[in-house]
Amino acid sequence: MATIRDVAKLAGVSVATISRYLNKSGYVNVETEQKIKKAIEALNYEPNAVARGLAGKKTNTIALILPDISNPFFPELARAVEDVASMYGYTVILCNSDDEGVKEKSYIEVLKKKYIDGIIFASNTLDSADVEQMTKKGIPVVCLDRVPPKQSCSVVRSKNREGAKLAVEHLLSMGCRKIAHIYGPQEFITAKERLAGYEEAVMHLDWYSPTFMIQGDFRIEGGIRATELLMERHPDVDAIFAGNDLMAVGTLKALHRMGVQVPGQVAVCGFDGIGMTEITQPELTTVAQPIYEMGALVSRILIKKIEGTLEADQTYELDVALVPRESTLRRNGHESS
Amino acid sequence: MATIRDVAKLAGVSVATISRYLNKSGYVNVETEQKIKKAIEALNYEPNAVARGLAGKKTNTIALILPDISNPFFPELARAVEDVASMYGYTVILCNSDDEGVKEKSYIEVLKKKYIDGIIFASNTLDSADVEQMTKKGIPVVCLDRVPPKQSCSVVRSKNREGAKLAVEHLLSMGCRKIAHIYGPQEFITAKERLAGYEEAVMHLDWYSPTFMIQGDFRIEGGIRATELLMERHPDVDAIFAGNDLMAVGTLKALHRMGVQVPGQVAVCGFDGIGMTEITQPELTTVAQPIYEMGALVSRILIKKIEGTLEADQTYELDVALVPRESTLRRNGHESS
DNA sequence: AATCAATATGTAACCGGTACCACATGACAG
DNA sequence: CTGTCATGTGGTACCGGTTACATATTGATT
Repeated sequence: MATIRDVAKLAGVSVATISRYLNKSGYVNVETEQKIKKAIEALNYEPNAVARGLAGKKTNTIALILPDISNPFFPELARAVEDVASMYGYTVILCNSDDEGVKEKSYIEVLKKKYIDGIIFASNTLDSADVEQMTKKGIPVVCLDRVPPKQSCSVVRSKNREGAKLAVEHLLSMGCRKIAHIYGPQEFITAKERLAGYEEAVMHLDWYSPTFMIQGDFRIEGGIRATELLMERHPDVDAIFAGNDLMAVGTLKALHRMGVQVPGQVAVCGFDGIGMTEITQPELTTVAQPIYEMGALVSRILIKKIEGTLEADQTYELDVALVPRESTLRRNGHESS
Repeated sequence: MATIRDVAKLAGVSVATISRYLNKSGYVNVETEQKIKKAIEALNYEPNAVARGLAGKKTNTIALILPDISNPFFPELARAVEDVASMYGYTVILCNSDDEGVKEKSYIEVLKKKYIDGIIFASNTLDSADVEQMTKKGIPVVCLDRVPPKQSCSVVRSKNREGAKLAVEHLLSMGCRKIAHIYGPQEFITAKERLAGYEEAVMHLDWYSPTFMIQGDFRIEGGIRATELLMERHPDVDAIFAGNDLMAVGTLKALHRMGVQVPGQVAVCGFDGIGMTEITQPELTTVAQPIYEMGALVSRILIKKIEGTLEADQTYELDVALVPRESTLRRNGHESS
């Protein structure tokens, strides 16, 4: 591989001039420019990114730290992040944290040593002190689904509370009268907010009782178990709103095993809008987050932050949308109202 | 951040000694070692990975080039690759090629400039000349699902042909007598081999006809369309073997829309063993590839190759396993025989 | 006593860029 | 005629490591 000095020699100028030409920093005469162009062509020269990284402390690399890429929520997000990143000339390092603080921290150590330009956190263990420390050390950070922090860190999230209300309203409008909720682990702010939204929407209704709320684990298995427990406790429910799609899939499975008709006897609604919801039988009604958009946005914000064109850190709350499908389609409902 | 020279100064030795100590290359006296340890501790020194990369042309970074991380086959693979990589101290760069040669090539250019240590290809457009060129330039490459090449490149694949036969045999043993096959795009060697395996397994049967083979696109939509066409052409089929799970899901959807019972009237079998197969209704019988193991293996091979401990390039053909589920469960079948 | 290998450490070039600073030239204002 | 500014270019220190080579000490071998 040719180096900048080879090019300089061949073009008959100094390395400084080549560097100026490459980075469009400083003056370069048009004729000189031509000579340089030719030399670069002739030598098939490509600037070395590592050397650039060392000299400039900028590597055009960002990291995406998420709990687990095999969780169906994240591939689409990762895809969006990578699409935007590559559009802006950045490369993406993928890190699976399993939501374990230790792993996160150790990734951060490695990434710092690699002069990573910035980090996207879609993982949940980091607290705001950690984040602040990062930004203080000059590493831009943007977070997903986190509570809006005071300090320097943008956050992208979606309207979980509103989404939950949307779900409840939809179920009510479909004629459901006893709507249960399977909530996710309360360490996750998303789970907390969805639960809050549910409670807010149902607490004034006459049938309301805390026993309609039951804990799940945001996974299929947890959805199954929670549904079993729930149906035992409340054989009278006619709708289940699960805190995420995976648990809703579990609910569907459990109800099917019990011989309960969906949506005939019990309507089911999920949350997230992952692809799986379109392949269940019946297809799953869900409160869809704009997953791709979230990834694209978070990634654009990070890059802006890296390049210093971000005015101020902000929290972006994206709209969610109810996607009505078979699993809540009840003839006795009336979608108006 | 402290540098190696700071440490050297504080420990009262030269940078060379520090470097030797850090890399366990060359001699370092035990007492000196202690002094260095203390100095490193005191300064909270961490070697700079970029500088190391520049000096040693080794970055402890590998790239994973795949068509699309949001295709359900790849997240598990990516997870495995990242798990193994991080276990060995490597970091993974994720690249989505969309199976477009141009994107692949442009990623490769970027990655070379970044002194990436090696590449895993799970994408399909690169031909063996490209691969050879890579290895010639000193970049280790390992491929997934590719035809075994003569030259220096290990390949991990699974027994597609055998898997297809397994599927057909299973369907026959379940009492099916007219088994159709929806095959994937023939640019993909996997699709080709599965088709070949199917043909081999059924061509001697009396009902055999090429009209039982129909093209899909390896996606849900293609599975739906192919199934519609097929059922119109052959209302008499009692089993459909789809070339991958996504198409099988499409088949399930299409049959459900037509009111065809699965497995009662038509049994359905997929290929790949992605998570989705467990959440369809009925659950999908599939020929499962050991996806995680493939990722782990390919990643281990690459790292061995990078570290020079790989004896010779090889092709690894992994076993597939038929996972019988509801979608092929026919009472009139006899799983023995 | 001379020779040699093993141990231990330092010097400095090198990896391939960036960027600060100095310097040169020509035009134009005062 | 001098000062200033825009344009254009080169020299070189620096980023933070690695490593080839030189040098020194020590103990064992012959």
